[in-house]
Amino acid sequence: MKPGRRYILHVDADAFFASVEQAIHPELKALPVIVGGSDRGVVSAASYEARRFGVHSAMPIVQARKLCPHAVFRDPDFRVYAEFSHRMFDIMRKYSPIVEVTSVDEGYMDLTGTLRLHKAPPWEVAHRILSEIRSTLGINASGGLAGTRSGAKMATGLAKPNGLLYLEPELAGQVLSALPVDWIPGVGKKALEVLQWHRILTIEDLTCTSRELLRRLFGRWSERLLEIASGNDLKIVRPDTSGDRKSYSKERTLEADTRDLVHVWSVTAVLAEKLAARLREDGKGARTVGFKIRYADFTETIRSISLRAPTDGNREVLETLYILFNQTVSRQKKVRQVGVRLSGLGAPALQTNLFDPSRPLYRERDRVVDRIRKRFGFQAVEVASATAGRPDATRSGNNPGIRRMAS
DNA sequence: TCTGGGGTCCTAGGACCC
DNA sequence: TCTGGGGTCCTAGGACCC
Repeated sequence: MKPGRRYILHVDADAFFASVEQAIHPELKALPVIVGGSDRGVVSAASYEARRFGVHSAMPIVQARKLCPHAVFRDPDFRVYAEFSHRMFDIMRKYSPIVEVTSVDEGYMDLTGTLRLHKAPPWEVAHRILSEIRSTLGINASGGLAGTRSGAKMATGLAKPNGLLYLEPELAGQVLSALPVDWIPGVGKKALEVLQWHRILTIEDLTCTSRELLRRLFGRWSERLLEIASGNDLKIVRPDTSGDRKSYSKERTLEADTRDLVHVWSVTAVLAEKLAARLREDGKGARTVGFKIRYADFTETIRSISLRAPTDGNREVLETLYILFNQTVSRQKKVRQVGVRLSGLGAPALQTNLFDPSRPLYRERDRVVDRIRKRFGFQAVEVASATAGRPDATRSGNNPGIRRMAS
């Protein structure tokens, strides 16, 4: 251990959802397990036993069934996964206060200066953390330890599955330079295409490419790209950024493509009511309501309207959504998927309209409905507004009484 | 093969204000 | 009458991540 050196550990659970299923259903251990929703969806996670058959996440379920028909297919249970996730990060926080959660199954922690606390060097501490996750949760996690965030993350990729890799700064450059460019976090399908077209295939190729060319190809992002490629990533680990979320969203793929807009609206309205309930539960309001529609041909449109003040009321959200719905939906094409997004989060306005004293009553009604649904399930109450405001072909969506930003 | 659901961040143009 | 530049907000679209 050298003074002044940073030690960043990236921890990533292996095949997280599938591993949790195997942990809570021991009879699934050593079996191919595939987690994913309906037959119109994709694979959310595949156990390593299933991956041997070529199954991987984001693959259509239909295809996974063909490749591995004897696999155990399970619907995802996100509440259980969230519970395991919390327990994993709680273990990490026992070893360092600087833990950053970047997704349900992975995060970073800063182990610089933990020597005195743990009487052990960082790689030893990293090893203990992974062991504790394994023994207490019954799932495997992999780790990468390096002097930078991106180095740590790429090291995890090399360590998987169920491994730990320490990239010493002196060797990091050598090890990483041979990796393909799409190992760099942020380089996806599109950026990869561009890079490959210019014969920039490895991280080393990237460091040999002129700044000007990269700037032309990727604009401001090129600086970040070069920092990561050359090992000069100075981004630090910031604890607890998960608290300040920016939006809530829900999407649903219909069971079959349809032109039945009454049905499409009722699905949309249910998503909106569930989201608004989450706002109320978290004591938040949203100022921007967004609507997304995807057609059978996979074209999609996303539209949004910002209100004057953040709201958490079903009625206001539904009324705004209703405008968007009527402005957006094409009657020429079959609908495949709809989505709702609430953003521009802030404290909910207590009363948005001084001239409409009935508003507080709606807020009270929303809360009563929330309580009933929490106890008896969502279906227990059908809110009139979800079904009353139906799409109307003869109107352009100018619902009277709707307040919106002057435009 | 036939493509989910939850998010974040970035860009760019137009409106509007100073 | 013709003209500037900067800042901020809104909206749409797209890339990316797990």
